Amino acid sequence: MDMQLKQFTNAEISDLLVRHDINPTPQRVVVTRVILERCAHLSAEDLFQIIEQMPDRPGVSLATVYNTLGLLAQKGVVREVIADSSKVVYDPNTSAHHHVYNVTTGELFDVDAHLMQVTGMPSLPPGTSLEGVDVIVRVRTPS
Amino acid sequence: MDMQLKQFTNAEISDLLVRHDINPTPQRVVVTRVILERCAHLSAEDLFQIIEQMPDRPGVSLATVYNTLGLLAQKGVVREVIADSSKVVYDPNTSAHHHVYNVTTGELFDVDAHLMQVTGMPSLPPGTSLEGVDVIVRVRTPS
DNA sequence: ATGAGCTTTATAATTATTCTAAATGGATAT
DNA sequence: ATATCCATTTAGAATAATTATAAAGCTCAT
Repeated sequence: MDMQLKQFTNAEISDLLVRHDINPTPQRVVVTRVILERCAHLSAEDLFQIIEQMPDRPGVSLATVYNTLGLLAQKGVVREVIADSSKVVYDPNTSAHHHVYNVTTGELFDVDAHLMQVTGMPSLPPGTSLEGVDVIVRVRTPS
Repeated sequence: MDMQLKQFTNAEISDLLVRHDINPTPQRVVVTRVILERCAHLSAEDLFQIIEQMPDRPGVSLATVYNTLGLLAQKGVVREVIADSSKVVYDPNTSAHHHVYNVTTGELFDVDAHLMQVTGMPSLPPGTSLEGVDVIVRVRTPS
């Protein structure tokens, strides 16, 4: 009952990596293939476990899965999504506002919600209630 | 050169906690006082270290700082901000889109960026370039 | 004083991730 | 073939933030 929406040949994946300026090693090909074929939000650990059970895989270590995903994200093949977090700060400002976060320096600034707004809120999944809406504008200080 | 915008008495903090339905123990009062007076984005560890150096503090353990901040956030005294993250998933969908995250179940859904948009982007801090804009609608499945 | 119940504490455990240093592998020069 | 180079991969250690646990401490009504 696998929901595999799409299948790719190794050659297709290889081409994709090359087009994104990535050396297509066997490990990178299999990681990329799996995340594209599964077409789901997967963590490094998820991917590692899926790949472990594949019959015809190259040896792929967890470290390589992390490295590869980081590389794929950096090159724009996939997107990194910060969902849950185990790194949290607390903000005494409880009024509605959003944040600008400098990923280089770690600085965090508030932006009033009346300046920056979210339009077109989707209807919530059935049986759920709204917990909050977070907007984070991530910026970088180029080296 | 401390930027203390505001000072509170213990009685004021105590009242605030009671109004938010929190039993105002000495530890909770000092944690709350510090985060409100500093008026900055602080992590549990930040607060713990600040409190450690105060002369007239009650004993406050790191675990209590965590517990207290969690409680304050839950009761709406402060707000939890997910900035950096060490829990990441990868999304093969690189088109512009946002997310609905169910904090109870961990489920994550895409929302097309043409459905939900962010208006009024602030001008970026000088010397920074845009890395991305994340919108996460957090929902909960009530127990 | 005693017991109930909440709170705090020290410490261990967990979890996700990153680091490190050695091993591997494939391409190229000899 | 052989040596060499360099990127990549690897196992395992290290780190960092947080959460869990179980014992000890307070407080307050009896």
